[in-house]
Amino acid sequence: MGVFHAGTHAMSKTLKEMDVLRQHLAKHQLKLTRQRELILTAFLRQEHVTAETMYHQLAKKDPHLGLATIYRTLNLFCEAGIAQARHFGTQTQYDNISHKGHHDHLICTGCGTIVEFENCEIERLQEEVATKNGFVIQTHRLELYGLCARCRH
Amino acid sequence: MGVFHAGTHAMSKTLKEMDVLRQHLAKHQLKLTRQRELILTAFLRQEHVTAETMYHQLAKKDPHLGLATIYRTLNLFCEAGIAQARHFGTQTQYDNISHKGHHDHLICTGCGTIVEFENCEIERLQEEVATKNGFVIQTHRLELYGLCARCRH
DNA sequence: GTTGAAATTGATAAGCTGTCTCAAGATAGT
DNA sequence: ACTATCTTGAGACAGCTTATCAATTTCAAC
Repeated sequence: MGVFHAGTHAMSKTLKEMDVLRQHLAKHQLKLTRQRELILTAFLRQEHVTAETMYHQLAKKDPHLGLATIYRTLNLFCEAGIAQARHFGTQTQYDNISHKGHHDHLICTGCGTIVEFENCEIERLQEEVATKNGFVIQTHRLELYGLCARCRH
Repeated sequence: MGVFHAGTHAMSKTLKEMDVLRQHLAKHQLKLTRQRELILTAFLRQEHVTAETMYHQLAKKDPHLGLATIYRTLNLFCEAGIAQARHFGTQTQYDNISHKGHHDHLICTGCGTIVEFENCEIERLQEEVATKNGFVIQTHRLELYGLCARCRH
């Protein structure tokens, strides 16, 4: 297997996250496996997924990929700062953190529909609140729960 | 058992919610039972509970009250608009909607300190976003993660 | 107050997510 | 290539919530 120096060109946009993962693995004496690469590539294509949906998606590419591996890997991504877990209903959604600016969610408690939004004004006010309290924000989570038009009948 | 006409005086502050429940029951051909009254009274005393905690709390008053009944009743409260379910970790928290406190948090990723805050302007913008998307907000969660003054050195 | 159809309860079985176990296999430093 | 170590896959397992069903309670109509 040839080893090319990364960071030149022709690398997909997954490069950044792949490097983040590689660094996290190195720091914790973990290994880069075929499964972890496969799952990361598929994960980065989406805004948010459940372990179950990834399991079905990836069954085509690797029928022997186990559900436990998906869970383990998605949790690994959370520790590496690539993903963020969010509990909705009875399931856990894993959000792709790199999709910044579409970080906020409007969630229907009736049907589970998730609408993504961004609002600069809210972000600005968040900064204001943080500064006022001596904080510097690294990330945030804003979820609005309510009923969508259809679920209100 | 004497039957007194309600709604005069000396009723606790649970009156309002009890009426909400009564109306909901009437509208859906459900019945007001001893258990439902008991659970509502205990529920209203608290900000948020899990089914399990209520089960233990109420075991003293009614050792035969079943866990399934607690779950059924708390879900009933949600349908009646008295409670709201929120999934945290692996458990479901049932929030007392009448305790509409502002639950926004500023969390230090360094030392874990949690600062609570409220900001009317943010709330207003949240409503705006929701309305624009056809939603009616029931509740929300806003968490800002960052470093507090001390942890930045 | 009795009566009776319909709803509710309690105990437990079953279901659903997510984690743990462990033998077999893959990875990476030497 | 060798070997210590990590990872995987399959299923067992655990925690939380819902479904089942016979026995009981409610409540509206007598």
